[in-house]
Amino acid sequence: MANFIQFVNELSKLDKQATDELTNKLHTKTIQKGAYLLENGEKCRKIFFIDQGLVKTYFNGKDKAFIMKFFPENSMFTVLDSYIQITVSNYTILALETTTTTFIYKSDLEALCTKHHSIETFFRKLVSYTSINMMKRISEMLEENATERYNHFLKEHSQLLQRISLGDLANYLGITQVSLSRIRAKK
Amino acid sequence: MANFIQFVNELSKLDKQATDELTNKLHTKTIQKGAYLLENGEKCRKIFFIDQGLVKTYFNGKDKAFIMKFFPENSMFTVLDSYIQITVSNYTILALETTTTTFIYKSDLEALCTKHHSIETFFRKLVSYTSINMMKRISEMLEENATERYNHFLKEHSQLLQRISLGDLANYLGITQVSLSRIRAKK
DNA sequence: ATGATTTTTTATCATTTGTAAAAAGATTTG
DNA sequence: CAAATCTTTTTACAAATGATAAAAAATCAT
Repeated sequence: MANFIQFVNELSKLDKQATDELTNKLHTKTIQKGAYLLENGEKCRKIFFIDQGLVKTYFNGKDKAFIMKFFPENSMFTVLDSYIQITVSNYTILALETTTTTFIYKSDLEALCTKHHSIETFFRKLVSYTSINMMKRISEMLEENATERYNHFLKEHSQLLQRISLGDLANYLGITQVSLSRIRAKK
Repeated sequence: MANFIQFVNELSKLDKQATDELTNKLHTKTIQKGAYLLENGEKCRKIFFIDQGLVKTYFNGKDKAFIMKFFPENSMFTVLDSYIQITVSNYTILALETTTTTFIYKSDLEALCTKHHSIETFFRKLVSYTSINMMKRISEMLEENATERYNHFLKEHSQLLQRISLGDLANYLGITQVSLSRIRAKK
């Protein structure tokens, strides 16, 4: 709860009135490892903040699943296409660890955006930074080979390495587990 | 000019006052094929709308360049990291055809965003859709092999195929020109 | 039109990555 | 503790892609 508000304020300072109204609309929920925050086929009507724990977002491809991203504590995110376009999501959000999340419903946030310009500004910035991160991911996928992407991940997310399986990491990197094992063996 | 405003209104309806003030801040410029809209090392202080023509955005990797995206007429875009974070850009915007663009300066847009809630909403939506498109690109890069990505591009951007070189297309797809030629030969 | 330049294709070989199956290691559970 | 399950590594072979070079085709400039 408090951390959600802190995260927002670090991105875009809110006045007291907006802060209070936002705080009133927050919910908190803890789910067990292996449980879903969003199941395949649902519409994503929430923006999540991870207080504690770790989740992954993934989509089901033709014959296997692909991991879009891992979100550890202190991350704020949603399934953007489903959230914005109010469509059924191809994505699933799964807890890799027992996870506590603070979230707000889209309907509430939209109302707050309309009422408080500062909250709309926050939301714009949130989406902007999400977009910048995706841009980086695309450029990495274009420029770097599998070994470089692995090393890059190590450098940027060394703490996560202990918390996710190598199968999931390989999937995120866009290679097979066997290929990742080979890369690791070479060092 | 008119098309810029139309694009904005299709994303998020503006009231007359906001429309007028926005219109007053627009600039138009035509650049020749091969000229730059943004040079490497500049800060991107504008949001562009392509009235006519075609540009590509690319960044210089270690020993070659990589194309982020093509923008034909009726596209609105910026170099997001540079724009948002006011940093020197790794990206270059190059005209692949003689191109007419209508643009607005960040400083002007920010002022308008502060004044008109509806303009901030438009901007939020613009960034949201940009983000959704990047999300799609990432999932395609994860799920599809080179042949599938090529076919996907054909399906989604068949008109562009006549206007860009196969070298540029291969680069965008993340493969070599030779590899693309092989894929095309197989059909 | 013609010569120069750029783009695209073809061919060869090296490297990377994928697939499948088995083995080894780690973790969970009764 | 031991069986069962899950994860990771290893091996062998196949397929895809990259690098390089050269030829062919297309485009551009004069």
